[in-house]
Amino acid sequence: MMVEAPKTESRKEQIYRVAITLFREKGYIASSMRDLAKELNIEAPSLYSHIKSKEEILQKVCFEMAETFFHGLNDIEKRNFSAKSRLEAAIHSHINVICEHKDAVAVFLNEWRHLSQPHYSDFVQLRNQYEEKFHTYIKFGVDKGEFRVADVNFAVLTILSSLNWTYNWYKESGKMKPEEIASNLSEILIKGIS
Amino acid sequence: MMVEAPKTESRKEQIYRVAITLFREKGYIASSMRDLAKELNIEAPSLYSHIKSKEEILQKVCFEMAETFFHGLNDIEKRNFSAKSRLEAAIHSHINVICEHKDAVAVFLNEWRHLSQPHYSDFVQLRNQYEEKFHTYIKFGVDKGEFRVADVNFAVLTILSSLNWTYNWYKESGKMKPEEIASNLSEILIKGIS
DNA sequence: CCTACCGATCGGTAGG
DNA sequence: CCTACCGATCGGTAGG
Repeated sequence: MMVEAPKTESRKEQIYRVAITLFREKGYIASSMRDLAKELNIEAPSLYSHIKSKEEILQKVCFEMAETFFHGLNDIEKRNFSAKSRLEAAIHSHINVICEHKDAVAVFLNEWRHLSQPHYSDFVQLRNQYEEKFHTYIKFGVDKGEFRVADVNFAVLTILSSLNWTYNWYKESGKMKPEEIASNLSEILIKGIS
Repeated sequence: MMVEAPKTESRKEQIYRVAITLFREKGYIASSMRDLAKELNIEAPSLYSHIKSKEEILQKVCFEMAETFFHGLNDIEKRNFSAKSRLEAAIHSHINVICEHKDAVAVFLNEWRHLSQPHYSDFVQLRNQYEEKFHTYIKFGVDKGEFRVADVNFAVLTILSSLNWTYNWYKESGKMKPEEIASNLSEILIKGIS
């Protein structure tokens, strides 16, 4: 597994970083604490002097990523954009978060269902709130006459699903940078391919 | 778990049907053969007189769904459509498969990575071939001047990701039928939301 | 279709 | 950070 190691990194941070790459590759359930320990060249029980449980790692990833996605939208809502510019800015923010945290986003998107209660319900609520933000952006444009959609909810799901797929193929080393990805997505979703 | 049972159904078919709903709800790895047996009111070892292994179920689901998706495109390629009509027909076919096989599609989309070799590689190959079909539809439209896209591959990924998300929220009992879903998706992807 | 059971592996603790 | 170990659970087999 290829994981670059920052210079000053606590053992705890190292555990989280390696766990994220492991969960992304094998899935949360299929990743064992012994797998994780092996990657770190320690024994499994030693992990527990740094973390409380396997699920604690998943919780941290899911909720920190949720916060990061929300944070990206903060500035946008303060400004007086056109509906189109506002949506474009939101798309750029969303894509930047995905590209900067590829593996964590993969875990965030695919493994949240393994959270136990009440974390599961808390997470679903956050996710719905994030979708609602995009809902208001689209609704704003529809009310202003900038957008035309058959169903606002439907448009939101279509937009977010195509944005979220980016984590699957984005490569830091690839020729397409986050800016260009976001621009291309905005173009297709706003103007269409025709 | 709510699963309607067809009148004439072999034990084997029943096992597959219930397994699909189980894998969809809990994930393949987190679903145990004891869970599956319990749903069927038998003991776990009894399953093995009908199936060879847990993975055999996953393999059947993944490859049969792949075949179903391909089959839907067969008619389309024989006709002399405009690029736009051809893409619309492909979208309708894809959405129909998703809506008719919701749970199996969920397993197909999310659990294929747990296939062992050589099935894993075979599956990835099929998936790439299916993407290539959409690639030719888009390329056809670009060459004819019907479509304008910055990057054909990129457009294909955007389209398929938004189509595939449908399995997550579609309900047979909902007001939006497959036909309407496909039409709305076509509209957004071809004309955009503006 | 069952009971009885296999070796392997799981997340995690005790105690140092 | 380790060794030693826990009870629970895993997919699957033997034998009927």
